Amino acid sequence: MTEKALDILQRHQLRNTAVRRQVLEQFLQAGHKALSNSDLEDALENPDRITLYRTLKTFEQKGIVHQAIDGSGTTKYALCQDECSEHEHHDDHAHFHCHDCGKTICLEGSIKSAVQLPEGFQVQQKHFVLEGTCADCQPE
Amino acid sequence: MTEKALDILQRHQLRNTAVRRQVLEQFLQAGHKALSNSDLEDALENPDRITLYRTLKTFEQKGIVHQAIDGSGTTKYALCQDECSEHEHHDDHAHFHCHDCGKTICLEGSIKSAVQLPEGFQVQQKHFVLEGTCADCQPE
DNA sequence: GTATTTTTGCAACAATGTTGCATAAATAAT
DNA sequence: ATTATTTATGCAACATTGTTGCAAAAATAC
Ligand SMILES: [Mn+2]
Ligand SMILES: [Mn+2]
Ligand SMILES: [Zn+2]
Ligand SMILES: [Zn+2]
Repeated sequence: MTEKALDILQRHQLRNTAVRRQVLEQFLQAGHKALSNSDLEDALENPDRITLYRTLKTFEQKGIVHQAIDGSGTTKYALCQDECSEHEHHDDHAHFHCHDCGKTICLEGSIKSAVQLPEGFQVQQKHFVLEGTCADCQPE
Repeated sequence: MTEKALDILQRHQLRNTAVRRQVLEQFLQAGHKALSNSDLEDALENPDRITLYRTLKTFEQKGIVHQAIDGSGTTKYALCQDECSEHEHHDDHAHFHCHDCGKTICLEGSIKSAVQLPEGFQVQQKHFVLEGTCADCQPE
């Protein structure tokens, strides 16, 4: 299982360190679930929040994870699909945010929506957030 | 011009105070532009950030303003269209966020997008954010 | 004008984001 | 395998934002 983490580090030319391996493990385990800095602090043994912060920044930059915009105020990240690379993110999918448990997950499929934009505006990226109650938090 | 602000306060049964009037003026002036707490701190004469914070919360709750989710990390608010009321927001429009100047504006038209949701998930609200460069920040 | 209700301003604290810097660790060179 | 070089880590320090409690001030009701 650490194998996959190691592979990712190598492919992105990142040094193989304990923190990075552990963080990657968490993301691999999380699947479509997005993780915040504080999530990682809870999950790891002796975490340093600044190191985690920088690790996430690095991973984002390398195209390993992407920010999952969910309107929650705190930054969350989720594993990118394979196609992403440095300066080339391809994460045009929607995110679901459960305002009950706070969980945020990546949804399948890409966003397609026609919104009329004022003259002279240039769109670079789109974020689509669905907010509501996840399956686990459904009443009865 | 203060007339409109006063009218809004009355219609929502809010006490007519200096801070509230000033904040409303700012929003009326801002039009489609969303304002952060700190924007208001800059704009007003002797602002207290906690009072502004609570004022915004109150306005939001009353359906006077709505949060403009833009992934910027800080909370921004914009004037609701008339139809909104307490516990009944109808702000299903997209927002544009300029990552150059940081400005966020409300876009016309409502969001329509079909994303496939996993079994058991219930959507309550949708946020659509377009990120890029606004007209003012366009090169040459 | 006085009583009552609400708002304001301040203190205080928590959480998150962010940078600088010395030390430790990882990789490259010998 | 040792040493040199490069990079990552951990800690201090600080900024910003969000959030609550509480007494004084202001707005409305009586
Ligand atoms: Mn995602
Ligand atoms: Mn809006
Ligand atoms: Zn949930
Ligand atoms: Zn701009």
